[in-house]
Amino acid sequence: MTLIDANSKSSSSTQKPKDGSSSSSKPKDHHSSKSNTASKHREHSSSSSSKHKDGSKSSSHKDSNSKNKDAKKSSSSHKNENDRPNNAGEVKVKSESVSPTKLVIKTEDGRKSIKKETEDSDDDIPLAQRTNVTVKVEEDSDSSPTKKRPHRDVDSEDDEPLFARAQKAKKQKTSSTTSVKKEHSDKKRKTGPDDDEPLKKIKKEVKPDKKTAKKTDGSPKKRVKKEKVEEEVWKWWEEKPLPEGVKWMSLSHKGPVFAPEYERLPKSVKFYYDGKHVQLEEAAEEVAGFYAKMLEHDYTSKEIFNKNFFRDWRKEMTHDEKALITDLSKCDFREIGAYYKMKSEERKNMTKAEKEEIKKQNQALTDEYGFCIIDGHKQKIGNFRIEPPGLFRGRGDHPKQGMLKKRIQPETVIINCSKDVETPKPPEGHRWKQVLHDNKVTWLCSWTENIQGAIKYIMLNANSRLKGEKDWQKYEMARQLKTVVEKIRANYREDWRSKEMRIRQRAVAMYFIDKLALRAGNEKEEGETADTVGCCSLRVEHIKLYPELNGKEFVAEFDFLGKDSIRYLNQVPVEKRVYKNLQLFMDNKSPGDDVFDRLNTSILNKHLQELMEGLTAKVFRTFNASKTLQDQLNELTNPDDSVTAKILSYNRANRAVAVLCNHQRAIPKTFDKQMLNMQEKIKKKNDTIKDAKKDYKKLKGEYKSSRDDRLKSALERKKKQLERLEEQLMKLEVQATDKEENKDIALGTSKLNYLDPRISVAWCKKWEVPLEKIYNRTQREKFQWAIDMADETYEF
DNA sequence: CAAACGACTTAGAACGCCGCAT
DNA sequence: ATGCGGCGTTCTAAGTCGTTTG
Repeated sequence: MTLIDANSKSSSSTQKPKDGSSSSSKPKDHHSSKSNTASKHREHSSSSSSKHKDGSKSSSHKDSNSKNKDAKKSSSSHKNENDRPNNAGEVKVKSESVSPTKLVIKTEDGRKSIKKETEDSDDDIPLAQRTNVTVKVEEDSDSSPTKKRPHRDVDSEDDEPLFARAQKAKKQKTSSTTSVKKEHSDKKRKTGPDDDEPLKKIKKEVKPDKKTAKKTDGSPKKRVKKEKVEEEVWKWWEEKPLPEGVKWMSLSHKGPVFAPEYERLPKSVKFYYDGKHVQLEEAAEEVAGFYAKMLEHDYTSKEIFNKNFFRDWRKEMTHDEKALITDLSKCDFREIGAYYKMKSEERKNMTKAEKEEIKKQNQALTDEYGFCIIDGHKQKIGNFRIEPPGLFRGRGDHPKQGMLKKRIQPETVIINCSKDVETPKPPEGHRWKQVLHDNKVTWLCSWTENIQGAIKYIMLNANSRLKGEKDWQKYEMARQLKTVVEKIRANYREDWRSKEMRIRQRAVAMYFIDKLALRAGNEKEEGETADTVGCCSLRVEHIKLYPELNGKEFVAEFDFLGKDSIRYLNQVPVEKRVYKNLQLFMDNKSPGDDVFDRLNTSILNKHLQELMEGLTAKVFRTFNASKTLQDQLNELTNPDDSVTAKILSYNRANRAVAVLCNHQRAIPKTFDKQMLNMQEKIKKKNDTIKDAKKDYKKLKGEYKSSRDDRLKSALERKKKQLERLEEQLMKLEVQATDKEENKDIALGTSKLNYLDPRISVAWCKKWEVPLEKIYNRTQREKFQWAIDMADETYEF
């Protein structure tokens, strides 16, 4: 009755096998020939990783790091006038409306921010605050005397939005180019104000209650719901920025929600060891349960997983248990596994009412713990539940997979909130590890996880100001790169010929990061994580050089595991200089050696920083992704197309980006079947159309001879029907194409993290495609700032 | 300096729900 | 009513990058 069967599940690993039969529209430049195969990767390398980071790299310069750190952070350009909310130049009353709060300042930073505050000097209420007064003001307008430097109270600060202000700050530090830009924005500010209807509000979309929408006879209850409607949205993007480094002025929340306590198994559910029933004590039983729940998962067929699990499980056992249970393969978890399966079935089969009840309770929990009040605004928290205990599911060949992820106790949780606010209460009989009032960070709670010793956080949802502002800033940085990228390219091309090895390596790495959108590639601690690499950490074994391949000269083939152990496989024709350099870098090295032995991400980013303030490796990914989308949209969108066809074009453009960034997904298991089904449907539709056509002709003939009015209307109806059918057919065909092209590519990640949403918003407006076809509700919430500020003329 | 730490973004998988075809 | 596929949501691992520490 052994359970542990190391062979039962064959293969299947994290990375998606993939066949490169690539799809249509690819961006010309990138990835002309990417194709992934299902072969086992990385069988080599195991022993060879003798990293030779030789001493030479240490000698490199480090000169300029003590630069103007002040300037660097928040600054970002804002040259495009269209996208900037225009709310300046109005007379404003000093705001009392936003909660005056206490600022907790670490001394030197505090000086910094205060200084900044006093530099600026018009004294304005941000538009958004006024428009929003209704929402929060009353409860927050406490005029309580503030003890410590509440920034809202500080006179000064103009109300330029984030980027304009950053620009200004930059300008004050001079540099002619920026001052030009500044004039720009000033002009805009002076000319613009009247056309900006100041009280315009964004209505929050109310969660569409599908049932209500459909059923005409909505129950009274539902109607009430429907009428409630329209909350206002905080237009934080029109607000003045906080002092540099300050993330909030006031923050209050209820703390995290802990995982439910463990419930013992019923006595009837038994665990067997070596065929004999063994009653486990609570601790060991719980951990056994974690494993039992995963019996059908691939993980349990992996040796490392089992080894790690068993080691950690034994740590939870009593003395006796430990003495008895010494061999995992003699453990029989099946009853436990079946029990949990049954439980989840039970949950699925609950009645409507029961489900409703659970939902209600869940909602109540979310209402209470799912939000915080930050600077007077209620904002959603992203993850307010503390991660429950379980077995660690590392990806790829993770050396720690299967280890026990321990239950988090309040005693290990740090709370962060403002001082003047009620501290969240720890669960009965417990206390927090610490309560912090650090407004230089964005997190509400944190704890240290036991597998890697990493810190985990509770932070805000993507639609929050804190996240949105950063996101906006990210895209502005990418746009700024756009303005200098040609210079940078010329620069690194020049450096390919440098006498210094480290410069040449840096230049080649930059070329890859730029052309292939590779990640930076930090070093990782060996044995702590799966063996994956990025640009700077590429090893000789990851690159193959072909003087000629498939009719192309100087081809470099990349084959490595990147983030999440997703395989990157690409054959790229590269410039001769790059090729020669690569040969040189790889010469006389073993497979496990670093290609770029004189380079790491820190050196690289320092260099990038010198080329453009704020530039880092990842900016190239954002830039190239957004640029690709913009270019592809321009190229693929056909003005005469129907909305459906336009959306297909959009998806193709999106797909080009996903390919560039190597965003993969597992091909759905039932993909082939589904595809067949679709073909079937299309065939049927075609048949119906044929029939309809026949009918139509017949009718036409009859009408011509008889001139009967009744026939005439029948004829018209037939015609309409035919048109409908053809449209349906087209839709089906579009769907099928889309599906096929999309089978192994994940669009979501790029859409969410790499594509400047203003591009999509502008595109939708320009071509009158409903935005809902591109962004679902959550995405629209996340990109509210972009939706509000971009018009159809926006260009990345 | 380099290693460790901390905070934050990016990532695919898992989960859960809902509507549709059968 | 049932099962299934698609989709949105949640989850948390795995990156990046700056700062701190030794």
